[in-house]
Amino acid sequence: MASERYNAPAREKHWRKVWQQAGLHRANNHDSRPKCYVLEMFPYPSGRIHMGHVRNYSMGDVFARYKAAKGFNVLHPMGWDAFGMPAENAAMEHKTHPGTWTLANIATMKSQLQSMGLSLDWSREFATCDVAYYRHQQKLFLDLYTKGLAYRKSSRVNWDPVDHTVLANEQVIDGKGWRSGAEVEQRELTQWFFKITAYSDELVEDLRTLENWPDKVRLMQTNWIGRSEGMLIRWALEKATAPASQSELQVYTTRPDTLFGASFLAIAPDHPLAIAAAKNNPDLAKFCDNCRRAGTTAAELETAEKHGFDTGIRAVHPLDKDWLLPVWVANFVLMDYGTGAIFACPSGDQRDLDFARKYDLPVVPVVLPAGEDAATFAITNTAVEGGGTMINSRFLDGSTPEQAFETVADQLSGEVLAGQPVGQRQINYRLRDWGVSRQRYWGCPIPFIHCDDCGPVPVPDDDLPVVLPDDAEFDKPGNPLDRHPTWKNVACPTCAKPARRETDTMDTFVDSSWYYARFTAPDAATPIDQDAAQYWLPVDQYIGGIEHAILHLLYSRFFFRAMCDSGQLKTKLREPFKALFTQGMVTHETYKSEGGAWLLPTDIKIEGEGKARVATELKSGAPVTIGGIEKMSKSKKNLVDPDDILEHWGADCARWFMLSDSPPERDVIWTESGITAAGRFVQRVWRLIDEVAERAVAPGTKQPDQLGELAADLRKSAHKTLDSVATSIESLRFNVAVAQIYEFTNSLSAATSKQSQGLDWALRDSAEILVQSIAPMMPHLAEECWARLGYNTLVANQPWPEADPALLVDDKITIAVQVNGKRRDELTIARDAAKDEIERAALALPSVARILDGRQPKKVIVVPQRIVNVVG
RNA sequence: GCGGACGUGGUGGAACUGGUAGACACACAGGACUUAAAAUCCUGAGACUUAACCGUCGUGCGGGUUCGAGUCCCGCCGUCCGCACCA
Repeated sequence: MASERYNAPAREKHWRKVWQQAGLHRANNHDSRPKCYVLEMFPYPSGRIHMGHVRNYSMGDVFARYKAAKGFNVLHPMGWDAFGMPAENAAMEHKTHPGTWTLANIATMKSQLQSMGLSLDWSREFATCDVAYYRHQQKLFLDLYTKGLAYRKSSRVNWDPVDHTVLANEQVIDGKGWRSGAEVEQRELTQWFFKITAYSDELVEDLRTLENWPDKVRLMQTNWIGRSEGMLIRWALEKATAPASQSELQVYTTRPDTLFGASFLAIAPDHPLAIAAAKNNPDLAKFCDNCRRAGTTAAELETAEKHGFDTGIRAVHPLDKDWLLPVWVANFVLMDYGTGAIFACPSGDQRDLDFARKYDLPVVPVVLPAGEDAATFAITNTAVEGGGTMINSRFLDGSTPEQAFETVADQLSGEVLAGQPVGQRQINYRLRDWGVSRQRYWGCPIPFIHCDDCGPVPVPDDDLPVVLPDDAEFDKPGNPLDRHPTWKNVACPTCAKPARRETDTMDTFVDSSWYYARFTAPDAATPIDQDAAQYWLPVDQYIGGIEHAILHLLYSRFFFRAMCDSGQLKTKLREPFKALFTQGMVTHETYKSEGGAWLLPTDIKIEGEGKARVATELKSGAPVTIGGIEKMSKSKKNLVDPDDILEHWGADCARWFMLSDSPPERDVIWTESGITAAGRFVQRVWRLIDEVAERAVAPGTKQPDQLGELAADLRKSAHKTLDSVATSIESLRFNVAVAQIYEFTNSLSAATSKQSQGLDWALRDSAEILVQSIAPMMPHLAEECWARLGYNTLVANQPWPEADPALLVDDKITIAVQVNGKRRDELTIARDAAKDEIERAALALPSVARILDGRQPKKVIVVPQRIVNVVG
């Protein structure tokens, strides 16, 4: 008996070499097996992998390996989201080229990932900063431009004063830049945009087809796109009060039913009518100016109090020519949503009500909530935003708001103002076009040349790629491309006059919007190889963090459609990711020194249990405060280095722990005892297999005709495990699969000390099943065990064993027996026993008879194979 | 403010369409082996009551539906997440 401990790190190296030499994980684009494309979100090469990566990639790998065992041709690639700001910042700090920094990080992280034993096809690896990748992205950009899906416009943009770049709305969090954390300013710049709004409706509608996406993500995208159904209504302005150039005001509303509760109109400070009116009104001009200044940061906007200014302009109510309403400029009206103008019904909208109360404007209730009396009902300081019955609304009285909406919409659509319908139904979206220009060096250059005569000219295909210059200087803030004369100044491709290159580069979210497609044929001469894409897409299982629920996933869904519609991708598909899984974070306890500094877990020592746990600094012995459990982060130093874990415990142990206990979508707490337990299990499996290998029959031995009870039970439990582990992995419930394997290991372990007819055969059968069950999760250990069981094949090449259906059902089962709904006893009976037979057996139980105490049961409910409930 | 998710032992968590709550693991306690420790193996354990069996209570709180509720419905409380003047 080999009683040596299993030396995981050493053996793992060996098996990885064997796999690599066997070319085990290379995916073939031409294969008759059904395909399965498994993808985890590719990492940003920040320096070293962290535990979040370990968790993410462990999950994907289990799925990929399992699918391969199930007979699928699996594509499981890896690459690098390699453009972006940190490289440029590092270049500034350390005087290295961003590319040098990035490639060094990639080398480190690749070797780290390789030591995890992931079944990745490294032959398809690429980084988005490779010219071979981004040249195709430039082609895609030009195709989008040709299709009208990429365009330039001047717009007010979010400007990050620290990073000196423009940010998308999605990259502004609480008014601050998502990377720099600096207060974002508003600036007017000409920028490149992708027309994502052309797909607003489709992007929200098709979420319904994404049945294997988390509801949470679909809901977040729905809210982000923000579809609303309403009306455009045109209000005539009273001539005497309006600026000469303005005769009407168009508002967008979702509540035309509340028109009779209208109290005033409000327009944004940037609205053309406001600007026109301000020309002859210095006070108004000053007010608008103040609004703009106050509104420079989104954070201030959120807390800003409502302010207004009566322009003196009067508008005619569309349903009553004699009814004039004042037009106010209000700071809470947004120029870039709807028409930048609203009509206010204070009784039905809290914001309008707040405003009306402040400036003493009329408040007329028009919706009477259920249970209120029309005679006494009054609005105080809470608007009625729910349903009810229309009141004070003339011909709408008595109907529901929904009916009133229809009535008003129909009527206003039929009426005419200056030759146009007064109202029309309109669907609005919160989603805005995606600004992709970034004033940075380390990104994909936008392939355009600006000519004073010809305007922006696309770089001709033959001149692609536009390659980043290597000799840029990073010693000051701002865009190095903009101050690189030899790169920037070129001849216009159309007229040959001196012209300038576009110096903006693309948002890195463009890079990650199509990498999954490039993986299907990473060396193709065109961006996409149609055959490969046809074969592999969509991604069957995509796995990544919830933090990408909106940005990356929405952009990718858009870009996929844009590639289809611009002809680069010929497919009937509309969605790139068939199934999505968002895994939880890795968390850890935090530690603080007396001085308030965060401490690494490796710098402290913990003694005692539970509430008596006391931590001290290793070096000084100084007391340490044990803090809360939080997401692992550099700033709080509650980090565990994957390298340390892999070197000490091995990859299998780390993987197993990451998959145990916590449901994958929830956060997992990294604990010392957790990794220790996983390590214990690794050794236990090895000992157990070793023991079985000593005793069991030779590989390939035929099943004996007769199995003793114990042997038969063990075999049953093995096949049940096989079946349930498969189901758990299919549904990505790895923690459940782990528990099922633990349970089976306990049974197998117990059986080794027993005797039974055919047990030596059953032990081998069960041991092999155990090894194959753990293989997707602990692939190295499984190989070692497979070899120990006498095979010279690779378990990674073995098909997933088919569970024998006959073994999955028991002929005798145990069901609970309740009396008046309380469990009193249990009953073991033939699985197919008839109802009356079960009833008789249940009533015969002493415990049941005792409680009934001679009384006749009123009723007996028998659910075969489940339960008996005696009602007495 | 709006929208959503979640709440189960000391801890992480399990429980298929309502049908034996607490699988599995951690931590803990006792025992075996050992000079001792580590490692390993065995045993115990939701709470209360009891010598033990029995019994009672028990899935955040309060109601309800049902023969039967962790699971379904209504109302609260708490935690977390997303959006945030989107008309």
